Order: sequence, then C-alpha cells, then structure tokens
Amino acid sequence: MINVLRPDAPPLELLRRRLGGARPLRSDDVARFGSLDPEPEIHLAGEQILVAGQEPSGVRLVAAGLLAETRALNDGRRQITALRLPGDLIGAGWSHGGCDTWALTAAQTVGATPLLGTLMDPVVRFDPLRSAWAAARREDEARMADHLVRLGRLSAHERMAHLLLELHERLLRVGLASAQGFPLPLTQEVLADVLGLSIVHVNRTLQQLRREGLLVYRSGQVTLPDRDRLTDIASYVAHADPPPRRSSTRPTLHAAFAQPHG
Amino acid sequence: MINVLRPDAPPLELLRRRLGGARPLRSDDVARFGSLDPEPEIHLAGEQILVAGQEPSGVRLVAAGLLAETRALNDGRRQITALRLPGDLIGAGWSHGGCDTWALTAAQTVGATPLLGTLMDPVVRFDPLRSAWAAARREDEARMADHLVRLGRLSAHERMAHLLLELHERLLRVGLASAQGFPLPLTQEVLADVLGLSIVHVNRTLQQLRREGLLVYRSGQVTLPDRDRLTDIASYVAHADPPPRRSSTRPTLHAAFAQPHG
DNA sequence: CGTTAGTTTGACCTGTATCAAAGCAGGTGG
DNA sequence: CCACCTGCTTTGATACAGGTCAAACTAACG
Repeated sequence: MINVLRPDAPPLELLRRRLGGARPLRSDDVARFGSLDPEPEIHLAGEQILVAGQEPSGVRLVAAGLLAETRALNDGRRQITALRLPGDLIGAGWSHGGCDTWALTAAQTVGATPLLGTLMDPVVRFDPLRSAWAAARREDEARMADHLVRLGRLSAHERMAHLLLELHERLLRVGLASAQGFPLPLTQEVLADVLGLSIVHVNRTLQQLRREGLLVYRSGQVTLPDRDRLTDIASYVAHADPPPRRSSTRPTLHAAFAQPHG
Repeated sequence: MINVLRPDAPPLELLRRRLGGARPLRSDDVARFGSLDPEPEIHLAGEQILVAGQEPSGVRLVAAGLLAETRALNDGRRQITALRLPGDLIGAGWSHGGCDTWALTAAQTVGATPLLGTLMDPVVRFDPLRSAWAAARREDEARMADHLVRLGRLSAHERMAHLLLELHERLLRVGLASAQGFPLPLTQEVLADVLGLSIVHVNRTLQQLRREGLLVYRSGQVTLPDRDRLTDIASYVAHADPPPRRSSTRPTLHAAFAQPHG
C-alpha cells in the first residue's frame, strides 16, 4: 500500500538507526524502554496529521512516507518549516510551534509516547538512549538553523543543492538511500514551499543542476552524480559525525552600538 | 556601565517575567528552585560568548544587553538565527546548534545552571515553573518557525515590520518596552543579517516605513505609531497569550505524489 | 479519450543586490 | 576647540535573480 519511502526495517529498528547518530545504539538499548504502539496509523497523501495550536497528545514515529510541517499566510503563501522522514519524530517536543503537519505522500506513523515517556523517567540517568535522544534534539535544532541560513543567505541554486544533500544524508542514515541517490516523491510546488522559491524557479533551478551534471531526477528518484561539487556549491556541512563547525570568518562582529541613529 | 537594555529589575525577577507567559508566575515559584550565580559575567560589545560546536557548559540568563546567534559562510555572508534579549536563556538546550553567540551591545549574563538543573530534577513534577519552562521552549521553537516564514515568504517590508513587532512583544514582557516603542541599539548591518537582506536595502526599507508613518527610529529608539497596521502588513501573530494560530487557507495540500517525474 | 495534476517554456517585470560615493555623527588627539 | 578618523547611514545608478503570467506539453487515471 505505502510503497514509496517504506523502509526495509520495522519501526523500532528505524528509531534505533535514527537515534544512533555518532555512536550506534544496540537494539536492546532501545527495546529496553518499551515498545511502540502496536497499531500504526495510516495517512493518505494530502491528509493533515497535526493542527497548529492544538497541542498534540504525544509523540509519534514516522514509519513510512513523507510529512511536512507548514505555516500558511492568509494570501496563500506557504512555507514548509521542516520535512519529516521515516525515523523522525513528530508531536510534543518535536514538531515546530504553530505549524500544521501534513502527509506529502501516503504515510504511516506509530505512537511512541510510552517508549519516549519512560525515557524521561527520573530513574533513567546517563543512558545511551537518553543521550542519543538529546543529541537528536540538538541535531534537529541545528537543521533548523541550516534551514534559516538556506532561506536567508543562499541563492536558489545553493538552496536546492543544500536541501538535496541534507535529504540524502538523512535518508542514508535510516537506510532509505544508496550512496548515489534516494527516492524523493515530491512535487516541485512542495520543493518551492520548502525553499522559499516560486514553482517556476524551482523548475529552472532543477534544470540547471541537471545541465551541470549534478543531478538526475526522474520518476521521483534523485541521483547525485557529484556530491563533492554539490557540497562545495552549497557550503554544506554534514551533521552525521560530531559537528565541528568552524566559527565565523569575519574576525569580530563589529560593534559599538553606543548610540546609533536611525 | 551597561546602560542600554538594562532592565529595571534583578535577573531573577527578569526570569520570572520571561517565563511567566500565559499565567504569571509568583516570585517564589522561581526562587524556590534556587538562585542564580552570584557572579554575573560582563561582555563587551562585539565579544564572542559561545563558539559553534563547543558544547556550552550550562545555561546562562541574559541579564542585560543584546546577543545574537549567528551562522557564517566562508565568503562572509552571515545569517543571524536568533536575537537574545534580556530574560532569554542561552547555552545548553537553548542556543541553536552550530551557531556562534555574540554580544551585539555591552551585555551581562548570569549562570542559571543550578537553578534550571533542579528544575529537571525528577522530584519536581507538575510544577508551575516547570510547565512555564516547557512553554518557553515551545515559544522559542514557534519563533524560529516565524523566522523561517519571514525569510522564506515575506517581502523586505513585511520582514521588517514582522521583526519589529516581535521585538516589541518580547521586550514588553520583560519590562523593557513601553506600549509605543522600545530601545533597539542595532546597526543596520545587524538588521540585514537577521532579515537576510543587504544593508542598503534595510536602509531603504526603514525609510519607507518612516515615510508611511509606521516607524520612528532615532538614536537607537524605536517607536511604532501604528501597531495595528504593522501587524496587518506583516501578518504578525502574537505569541503572548495561548497561540490559537489558524490553520492553512488552502484546504488541502494537494497531493498525489504517487509517481512524479522530475 | 477527456480530465486533471504536474512540468516545462517563453516573455516580461520587479524586488533586491551591488557598486560607488557622499553625508553625518561621535571620539580622539593635537 | 578644531580637524581628523572611523564606523555608520544615506543616496544614486545600474544589474540581475527570481517572481509573475500565460500557455503549451506530458503523463497518469478513470
């Protein structure tokens, strides 16, 4: 039924891969805390999963498919603040404030509240899973900062390259990508809403990447023939390993704000 | 010494105001958990406070002055991912991943690790301070989503209006703004780096707002003569009270991503 | 086959960036 | 007290990235 972005592994294993960032988790590291809800929920493509303002009841794990968190303006403009892939968590503490969550493709989610609830239990301290969980949260925030830079300071090309690399990295971790590429069943409209561009310009940007031999994108399947060059173009910094991000180039943030005058 | 953006209240009271969002905290709600470090730290304008990649040792409260979290690209482009005002927290769990933190003005921070550490202590459950803390984290995330929308989908004018309203709201809460305006000792370069615009364009945008009678900005002091109109222009949604953000206008996120073809 | 959602193309327009230079403090040293 | 820096703001001229509009093309789907 859900045949695209369906991992080869069961949800719990997916969560293990996802949370095991720097140092992999053993499967009992995860299982020890309990299990996921037995009954997964199925979402149709285009279905709304979480509503802005309405505090979600708990945490759910994306088991298959692709979700998006969106903000919409009255006039129809829309911004996707995050794409959620299999292995990602949504709901309390994970979804962005004031955003709706939609299924971009047919999708499947399973409840993870009890499992992640125990994780917060006081009895548990200094546990591999717990620190993995904290690391995952930190990564999530760092990716949001990435997104801010993408929207604020990168050109359309750089943005697209950057996004593709991010998705590749994330899908790779949960076993949904190969070294060369990954499935990406997205409309150009969705890409536009992620990247803060118009549909038409997304189209042209994709074409240019193709012309440059940096991208093959056919029937929802992305191939990146030259990741190094893309990385270079996008100033992409991987998050996989510990992120030793170098600091600012400009030596100081020139200050002296004593008495500006507007 | 630090005379701009210095609250009239001591740091602990500042924290109380800041965390008491929807329902105000009583001062002993906060004090009960301990006190802040006795020894505040002074930062010169332009000084770097936290370095990207280097996990900060704990949490600090901004007691006075203005900080920025930044990401920089090799070629000198820079994006400010967040402005931190008095009352805000920085460090573990609060600062954005992979960002440097700078003092934009002379500033003062005080350690809050022990206080907020006890807050996470298991013994404490269902406490006003704890839920205020959680709400503050949620708001922080929502503001980041705001920022994403600002950069991705708003025009220069809308961005500026939106930012001014946000700052006003935040400063108001900690008692640093009046109903009409607030101090904003920022360079146009900094505004540009927040809004993802060029310095020159920030200047022109400010001028237009002035011409329209929506903004007075002199010697680091902002006045907003017509907040309602600004709110309208920017599609600004306040965060102060519980945020009942209405959902998308477009009824569905048209899907059918079965087999797109790039 | 017609319908519908998505992609592609072309022509054109505009918001914002860039470059360069001039104005304006406030701070410093003579 | 003036003259000069220096950092910031303002202005003008010009270029370009990316938006908008409209229409044609393509491919699924019933």
